[in-house]
Amino acid sequence: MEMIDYEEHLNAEQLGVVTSGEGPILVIAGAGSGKTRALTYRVARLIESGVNPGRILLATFTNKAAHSMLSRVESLVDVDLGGIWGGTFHHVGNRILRRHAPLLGYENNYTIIDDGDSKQLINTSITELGITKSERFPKGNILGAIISLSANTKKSIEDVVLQKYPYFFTFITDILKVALRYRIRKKELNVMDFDDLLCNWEELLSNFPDVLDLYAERFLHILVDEYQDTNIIQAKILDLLAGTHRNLMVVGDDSQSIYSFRGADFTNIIRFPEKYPDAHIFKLEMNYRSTSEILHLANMSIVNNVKQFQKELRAVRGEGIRPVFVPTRDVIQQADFVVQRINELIDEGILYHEIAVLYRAHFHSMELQMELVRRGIPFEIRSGIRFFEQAHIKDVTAFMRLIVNPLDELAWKRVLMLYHKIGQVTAQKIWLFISKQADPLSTMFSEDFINCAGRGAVPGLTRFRNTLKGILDFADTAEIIQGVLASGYREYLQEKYQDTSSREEDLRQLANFSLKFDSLPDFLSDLALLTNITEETETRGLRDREEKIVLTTIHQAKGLEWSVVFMIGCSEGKIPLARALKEPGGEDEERRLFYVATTRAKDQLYFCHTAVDFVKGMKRKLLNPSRFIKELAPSHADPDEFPFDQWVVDEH
DNA sequence: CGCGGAGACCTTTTT
DNA sequence: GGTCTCCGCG
Repeated sequence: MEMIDYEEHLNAEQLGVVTSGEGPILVIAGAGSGKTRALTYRVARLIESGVNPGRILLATFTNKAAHSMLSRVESLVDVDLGGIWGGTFHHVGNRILRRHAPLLGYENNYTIIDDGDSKQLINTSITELGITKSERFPKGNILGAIISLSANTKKSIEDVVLQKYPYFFTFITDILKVALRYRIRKKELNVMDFDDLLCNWEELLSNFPDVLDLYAERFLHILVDEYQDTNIIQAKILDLLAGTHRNLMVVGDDSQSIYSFRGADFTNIIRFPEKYPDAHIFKLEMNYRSTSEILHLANMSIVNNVKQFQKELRAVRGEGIRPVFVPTRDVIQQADFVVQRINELIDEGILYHEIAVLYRAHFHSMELQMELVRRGIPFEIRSGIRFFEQAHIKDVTAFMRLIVNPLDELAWKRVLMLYHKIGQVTAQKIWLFISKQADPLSTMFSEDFINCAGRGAVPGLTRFRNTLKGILDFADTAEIIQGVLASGYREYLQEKYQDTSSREEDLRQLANFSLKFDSLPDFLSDLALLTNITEETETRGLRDREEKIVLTTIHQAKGLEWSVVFMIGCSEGKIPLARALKEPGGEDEERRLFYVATTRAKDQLYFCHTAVDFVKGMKRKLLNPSRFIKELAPSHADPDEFPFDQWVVDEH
């Protein structure tokens, strides 16, 4: 193996991180400081020094991040990393649970359900419990949020309701009943939701010492990126796994903690030194990404948050142009400005992929999307509905789910209701029949099955059986998709949707994507954990990255950078988002979001504000510029002192 | 009992 | 724009 010349690639600070020996390591790193780079090189270094890749665990926030880090390592040390465990906590948890699920009362072939399924399961639990619907009892999605937050924070349901939804506290006994019922139902159906992948994983390690020993011994080195966005369960899992050898390295930036709504707790990173007093602590404060003007603004903004590690980012790069504040009349004019400015930048020689537009919430970008289409600017949206959550993808994968896990009631019902004359009631009847069978898939072919729900359902069930017959022999996902399409689903799509061809194209992509997997269960669980397919494929083929600008939420922009960043919707109510301010600590978290957005830009940064907001039809609402802009520009100060310039938009 | 149409309502962020 | 609910028809 050829040794890496670290000094050629890393600065002194990073080099310290990479070469510090064993034991706990904490890296507090500002934005653009090359923390991921340091982490990547550390993995390479470990392998270079003889550590078997199979004994390394690399936990990241997205799977994509793990992939790109590992392919970088592979190119550095030229070693096959097939054995390494890298991915999100959810992926790793799933991988481990697959092998030990029976200890927790599950089968190994459990399916992973998304929020939609979980909401549905909660709603049916409410009905089954006979809870009165006339009252203002919380709906499935709210209950889902409560249950999920309780799982991720280890707080009781009561506490979560009291703190976040006090007005629902009168229903607390019923809420507890639903939560319990939901848990039981998941086991009955042999399904786990996203939270279970963490909670059950922790339960496995805590309650089964043999299993803990197995993995504590296996993972000799554990490295974690974006540690500020871990929750209490993830931290516990790490503590358990690293308990004996303590080779735990965590990297993060408390100023970039933006996932507390989902249970992330940045006290994990703040308290790491208390928990691991022998930890090597590194602070990376040099910033290699942005101009000093952009960095200056980011620093000025984040000091308004009191609770944080003190750090000040220093720019390595020279001066550039000041960030620009762009007040516009409304979203239409804002879209107009962005498009016009993009065109100018392109004329100046900037490439599309060096430009990004960031926003707080998906719907803030609607008008811009339309304008971009109209003006023929190529763009890619990294937000909105996830690939897997689209109806046609869920329909087709439901067929696969019931083959893998015949207890999967949700999948059965979804598939059955695709057929004519089979709705909720009939599907329930059929499910009652199916669930009593020892081997549901083979009793499909009996006459009893065809007649199990009365006359009306016979044609539908016959067609369903034919489809199933066609696909049961296939282990191959692509063939199953073809089989489903060929046996009537294509016609169903044509009948139901306008955009049939793009949906079929999605299914083709799905088939193509499935080729990477050895087995159906692997494919299904990966799909459930995946945000979107194009994102994954792009990591592999960076060479032919298409030329387009990126539209993304700030959350999804985490860890990324662009030469030019437009941040649209910099108005009170949009950022900080009115709803988010109601949460305790809401303003600080919103300010961290603003900070994350700001530090994505390398050279140019535009904050766009809309003075008028359209709400529901004709009503108009006046908006002020975001407080995060205003606090940088006190009224008594000289405009030359502002960390930004103001743009005057042409009226026409 | 299924289903299509109409209308109301709301839309934070995600593994 | 999507989802949920309600209503009336077959």
